[in-house]
Amino acid sequence: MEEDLFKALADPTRRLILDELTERDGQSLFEVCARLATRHGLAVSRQAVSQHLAVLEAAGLVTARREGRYKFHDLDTRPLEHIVRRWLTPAPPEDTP
Amino acid sequence: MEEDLFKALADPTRRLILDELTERDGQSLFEVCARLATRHGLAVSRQAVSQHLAVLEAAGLVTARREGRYKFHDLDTRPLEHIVRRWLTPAPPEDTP
DNA sequence: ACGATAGGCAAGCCGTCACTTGCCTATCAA
DNA sequence: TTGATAGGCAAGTGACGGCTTGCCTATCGT
Repeated sequence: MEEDLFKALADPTRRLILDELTERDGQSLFEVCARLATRHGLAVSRQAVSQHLAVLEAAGLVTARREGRYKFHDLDTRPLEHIVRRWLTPAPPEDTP
Repeated sequence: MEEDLFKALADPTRRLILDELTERDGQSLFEVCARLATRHGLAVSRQAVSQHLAVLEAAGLVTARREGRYKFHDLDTRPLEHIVRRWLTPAPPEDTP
């Protein structure tokens, strides 16, 4: 699980998606696509973004809720706090698989 | 540069190295190897650890100083604070002062 | 019912990454 | 000086990750 977190953060496009969700929660897949294109000049396909969102979801950084034919994505920054506790505070290290 | 930071954190062995340096700063390459083996049961070759340390150094997470034939590695967690400020600081409304 | 919209699934391609292998330099101890 | 120690460099390999391609299901508007 913690492994998924760092893998998720390793891709620059995924980090931009986190930025977009930080600014506006509850975006759909196409909204994320559009904002990546217009605000960052990224030509990312729908499938690519879909897979990125799946990775972010597996990492616990994004929660998704279905409403009709739409799927809205919300940001959850709580997993990031694990990073802080691991190295930024005088705390015992955690284990990674 | 920020790209290097996330790449460096993406590998579990490198995160363990950070853990070891958190516990004891100024370790040499062979010391890191030994501690990874004895404390985490990892059979990592010297060259592998050497490359990991180079990646951590490129990310700014580790600074190295040469003394004779030894090279000691020190941890620098400051780049990590940069990560946290990106998504964690515009935090959800919390009443705790 | 029909077409359009929103999204999912799976195979394949290609680049990157972690690791090995082999050989090299530099420092210290005898 | 010789041998042992500490580390570096570079090419090659295997696996994984990001992206595409093609086709699929589900929901909504008309």
